[in-house]
Amino acid sequence: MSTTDLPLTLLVVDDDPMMRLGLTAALSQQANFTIVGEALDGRQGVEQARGLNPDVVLMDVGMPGMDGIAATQTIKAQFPDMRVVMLTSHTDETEIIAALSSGADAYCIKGTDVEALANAIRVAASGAAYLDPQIAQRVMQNLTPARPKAEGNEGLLSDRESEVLQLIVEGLSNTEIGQQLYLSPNTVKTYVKGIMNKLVVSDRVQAAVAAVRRGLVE
Amino acid sequence: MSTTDLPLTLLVVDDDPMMRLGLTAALSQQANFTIVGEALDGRQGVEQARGLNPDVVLMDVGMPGMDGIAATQTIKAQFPDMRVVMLTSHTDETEIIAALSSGADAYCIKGTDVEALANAIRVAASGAAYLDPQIAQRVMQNLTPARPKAEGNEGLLSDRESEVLQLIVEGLSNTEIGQQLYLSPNTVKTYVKGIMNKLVVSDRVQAAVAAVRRGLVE
DNA sequence: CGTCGGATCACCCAAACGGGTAAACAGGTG
DNA sequence: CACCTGTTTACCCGTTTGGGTGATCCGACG
Repeated sequence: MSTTDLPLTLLVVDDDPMMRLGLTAALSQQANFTIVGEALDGRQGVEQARGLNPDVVLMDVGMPGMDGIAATQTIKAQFPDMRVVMLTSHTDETEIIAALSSGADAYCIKGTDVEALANAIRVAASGAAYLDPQIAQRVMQNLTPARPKAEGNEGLLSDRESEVLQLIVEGLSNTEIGQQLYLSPNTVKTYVKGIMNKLVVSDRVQAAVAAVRRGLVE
Repeated sequence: MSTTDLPLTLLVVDDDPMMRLGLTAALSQQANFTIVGEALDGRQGVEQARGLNPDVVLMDVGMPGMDGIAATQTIKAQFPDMRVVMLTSHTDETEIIAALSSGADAYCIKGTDVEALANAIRVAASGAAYLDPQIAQRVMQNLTPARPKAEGNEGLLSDRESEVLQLIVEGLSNTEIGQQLYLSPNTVKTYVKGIMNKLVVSDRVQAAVAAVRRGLVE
């Protein structure tokens, strides 16, 4: 029906084997999703997310060990472009808030029909947010205004430097950045030096921290 | 392709004739939506909503007379089951908050592709909430006043590891951390390894970024 | 009482990093 | 035209990092 019906790769993270079975069965059949992996807890989820680089992660909230909230935070911190659809059977408000502010892109109640879930996955994949009908109202009213958006940074770094900084924040090495940007590692090193100079820091860790804190990167 | 592709009746409320034309043309053709009416401002919008009882109202924010926010409040107060998709060209945060807390079910930026809008309409019609990619992140992070320290974080790192992580974020080298904490550099290295394991990252830059993003450090 | 996690240290080694220095070329500005 | 900024590459060299593997000590938990 839509141009959003691209083949999406999914990672299913849930400790319940039944649930995993149901999800994979329903989704791999219901629409052109490809389940590329399954994990039993948050930690495995993060590892597999790194290895498999799925478009969307279906994340259960309640799991032994690292739970879905923590796993989502970790994933979002490392791979901001990866989408996370949170799945739960509870409608507890604090849990919902925690889940969404952990970076989840969608929040679905288990037991709703597969179609709605598929929809949520597609919406999340497009970068938009989806909230299950049962909780949408409550969350919306929980919105609080507003927070300052500090700027004045633009013009500090050149375009190229900003790109490099972004990749530093994502944890890439100079060599990897070079590959990503089709540059020689030497060139990348030059940019890194320039960035550190302009940011008045002395290593890439401080540069990354400054970038995140000052909102220089997404 | 999906069961959400039911024939939906739409009411378009926008003061810009061009915009109305574009919306009706795009939507009536793009999928099985039926535009049952058009209105030029909030007041007309409310009247027509009453008369036509559409499934979904596409509501512009900025309009002369009664604006989209006020109209949405009125509509939602009178017809709680009617869905409202807010349309605007601004990404101003206060406006977004105002729109959503007025009861809108979806918030779209004008200029995004028609497919995304159609998606938003379907999502809204199902009772769920939809937020445009451009604003989803910001709104989500506005959900919590404070305290995302759900159980995933505490207990994850030991006290000592947290101290080391703090200093990593501050940009210290292992040797410097050792001096700060009266530890052998070797010991520090051991902690760093432990931290990276628990955070499921592979270098100190990612550890620092994860720490900042997840609020593990001040 | 054994075992397990935390805290503490050690060594090796390949890879990555950061400082210094240098140079080429494009584009825009005075 | 001379000048400057941004982009691109190169080399050297000492320091740092991170992975692997190991050890000791202690308190807690069963």
